[in-house]
Amino acid sequence: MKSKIKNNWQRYEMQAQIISALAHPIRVAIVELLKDGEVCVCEIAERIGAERSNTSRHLAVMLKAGVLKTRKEGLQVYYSLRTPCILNFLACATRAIEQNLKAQSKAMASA
Amino acid sequence: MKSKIKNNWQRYEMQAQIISALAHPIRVAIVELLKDGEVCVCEIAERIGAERSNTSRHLAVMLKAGVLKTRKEGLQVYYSLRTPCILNFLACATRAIEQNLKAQSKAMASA
DNA sequence: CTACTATGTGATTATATTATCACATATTTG
DNA sequence: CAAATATGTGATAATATAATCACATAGTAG
Repeated sequence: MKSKIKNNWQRYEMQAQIISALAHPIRVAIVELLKDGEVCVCEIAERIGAERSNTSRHLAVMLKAGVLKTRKEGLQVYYSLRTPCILNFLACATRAIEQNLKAQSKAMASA
Repeated sequence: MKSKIKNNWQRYEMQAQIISALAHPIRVAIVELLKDGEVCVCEIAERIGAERSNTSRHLAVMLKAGVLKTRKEGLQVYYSLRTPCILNFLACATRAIEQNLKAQSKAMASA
């Protein structure tokens, strides 16, 4: 086997696509909003405080990546998480943030 | 409390920044490369198959986000993971990919 | 059918990210 | 000091992403 990286390149691209689908504050907020179950677009937009068309686009990004799934009911479309472990993304990010803040305050103290 | 989202907006931004730091196939590959411990820049570049300057930039993105840390030794700089849970990002992304592929093949079968 | 509402999308513009080249910096070695 | 090597960075151009507006579509209700 010449290069493990080359062999796995397609997987890295797919992983990056999924991660990219979460790489926006609005999308992080949406995922957290959906942690307890499905919510329709108009309610997501309202609770996020974003325009509906913009909300719709962000949802489309995550839907396309496979992060979310939808259920139609009448006029409304309900979005929900498709893979529960996605919430771990956010938890880990929070842990990293805490470490950053701790390191920052330590740097401040020694300055 | 008027809006939970507004109160947490700064956190969403920080989380998105950390997630963004992993949202690139080269950076995914680097994180996986570092899962067993520190590696110097030139070896990362070689094993990834990317230019050194480009590798250096990608490392800088993750370093700035707090995802990686560095240790200098002589001419070389060794990079390593700063938060172990980051590997879960990749594992979860892989799980999502598997689900996507499964759904795709099911769609193919019914076509 | 008409009016209404929720959702999605094309076009556009603004902004951010990425790769590359040339070069700067820093450290080791002779 | 000079040469060699590892790393990092400014400038640039190519590309991708995001927000907004106007409008299209689809389902519901009267």
